[in-house]
Amino acid sequence: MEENPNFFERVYQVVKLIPPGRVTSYGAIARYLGAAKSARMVGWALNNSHNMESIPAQRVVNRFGLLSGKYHFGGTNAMQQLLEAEGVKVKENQVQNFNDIFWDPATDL
DNA sequence: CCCGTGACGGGGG
DNA sequence: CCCCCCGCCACGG
Repeated sequence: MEENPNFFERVYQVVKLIPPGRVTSYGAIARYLGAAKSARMVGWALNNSHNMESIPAQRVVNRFGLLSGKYHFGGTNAMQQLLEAEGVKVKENQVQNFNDIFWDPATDL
């Protein structure tokens, strides 16, 4: 595969492929892109994707299933509501059945 | 230019 | 909900 001349673009590409009702983690995406130690950059990439509505950033949470990026969605529970609208159960900022609905690009793609 | 911070994650004590 | 430090790298003060 190519290197990462366009890391951000790659992140967006993967995020777009996350099926509705499923979630993945920043680390899983970073690992899939060959930059396992740059999970933080994935978060930065999504932060930069504020304008692109076509990117379901709500489906990306941290390794514990916590909605660590909820405060980047304007409303108090905007991220949670988007997820619940897809059938993802969220309680106390945490995705329920996380292990069950987890989508790993490295294996599920 | 140095430094703290962040939508993270792994490893050590 | 153990606590702390490190690597990652972009950005703002």
